[in-house]
Amino acid sequence: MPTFPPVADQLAVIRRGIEKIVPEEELAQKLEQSLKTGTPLRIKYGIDPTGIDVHLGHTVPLRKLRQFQELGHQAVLIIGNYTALVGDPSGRDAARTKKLTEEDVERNARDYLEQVGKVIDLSRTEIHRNGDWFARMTFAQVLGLCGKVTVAQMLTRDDFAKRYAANTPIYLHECLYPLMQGWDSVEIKSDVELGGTEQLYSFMLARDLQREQSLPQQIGVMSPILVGTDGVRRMGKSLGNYIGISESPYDMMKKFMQIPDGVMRMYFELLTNIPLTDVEALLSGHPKEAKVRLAKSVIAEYHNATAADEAADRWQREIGGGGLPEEIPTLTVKRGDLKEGKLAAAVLLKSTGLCASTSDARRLIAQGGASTGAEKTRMTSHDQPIDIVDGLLVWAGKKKFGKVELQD
RNA sequence: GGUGGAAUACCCAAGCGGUCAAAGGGGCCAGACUGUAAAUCUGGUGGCUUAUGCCUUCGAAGGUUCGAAUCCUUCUUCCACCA
Repeated sequence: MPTFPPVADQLAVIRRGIEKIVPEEELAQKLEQSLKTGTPLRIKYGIDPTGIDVHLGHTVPLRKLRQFQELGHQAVLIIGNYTALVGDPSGRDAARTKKLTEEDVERNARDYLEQVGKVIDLSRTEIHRNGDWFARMTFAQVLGLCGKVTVAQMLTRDDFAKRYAANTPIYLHECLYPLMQGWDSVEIKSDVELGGTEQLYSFMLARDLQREQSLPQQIGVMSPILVGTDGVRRMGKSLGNYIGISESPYDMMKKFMQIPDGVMRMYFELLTNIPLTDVEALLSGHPKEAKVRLAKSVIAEYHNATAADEAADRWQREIGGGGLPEEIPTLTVKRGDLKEGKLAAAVLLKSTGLCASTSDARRLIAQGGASTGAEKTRMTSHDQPIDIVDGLLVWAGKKKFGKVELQD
């Protein structure tokens, strides 16, 4: 018979970084019950295999799932291969237009599992595809399911209400989405479902369906939305403000060091296991040190502690300390383009691709952003002749640079 | 179906016959400052291999004019009101 930590200890772990638990009081009861009977709780987390490059935003509920695993509970992952055909309407102001084929979905699912294996222990995770039950449903059963919800209830959802008011289309199949998600909970008999706060409606619907089937009702454990590296909008690939869990330690390091100070508390809370009292201590110290600690902790989780230390050291050396980077992109220059071994400054920047156009290069030079050599000698005018030799460093601003390689 | 309105650079948005490569804001880029964070300040944000010069841009195509983002015609798309 499995053993579990005391309920109070479990609650402390579970509550960390969680915005809302509904209904709050039932969670302790469930935990008591599980402790008493030695039965693990079934913790559900569902995803749509829509081709996700997993980033830190996605890891927030996933980390919670792992914490449940570590407490001894049963993780149940639902691959929404059927719901993916619908598209989650949550938080959207328009229906999805792209339709996925079943092959897409299957490939995405495999790809996704490979990535989440870095966060949760897949060997101790039940994995279901909701097509397993939806594909077998008859139309009569679907109708029965539809009979559980009224249009008025559906319209209490914020996203649908907004669309309805704005006269933008709401398709019938989108209305089915939360029902399907809720039915998943019935099928796998979940005790707890994890997700973002925007899932509240679906989570509650799942409870209704479970009660209908005389099953124990699940509890929704909802995480806040992780803000992106810009510190403003939610982390998302299309917004370009994300840190992917498959990125190299150094790339992650660079991104972490550029986040606004204000988001550190949230990142510490949601992305690390560092005790919150320690977090407060770190935040009251030098922000840069706190940021390094944060970055190392997260990088170590997806790579390892040594790699994290190396990335931090390298960052300090190359960027924090202003040293030369170890990886320098190559800039190709054709020997035939040279005039007496020289090239006009603007031409050099344009032809090496450091600047998008000659005009762009001229602007950069005029503003003192272009320089050459390890000591960064500024280019003074766009037609200044530059001696071109193999290995010459060329800078276009602080972040863009390269090393010349002469070619015949 | 009817009547009005709108389409401007990455986004929002001025301009309504010449001084418009096109105000302002956001975003982005660069410089200063700094912890390559934020904030702040400054400059920039069509293109052209050498530029107080040339070329292309204001939904699309034509037209009027010495001259059009600005006026006219047609077309396309979006919005509002009416039925």
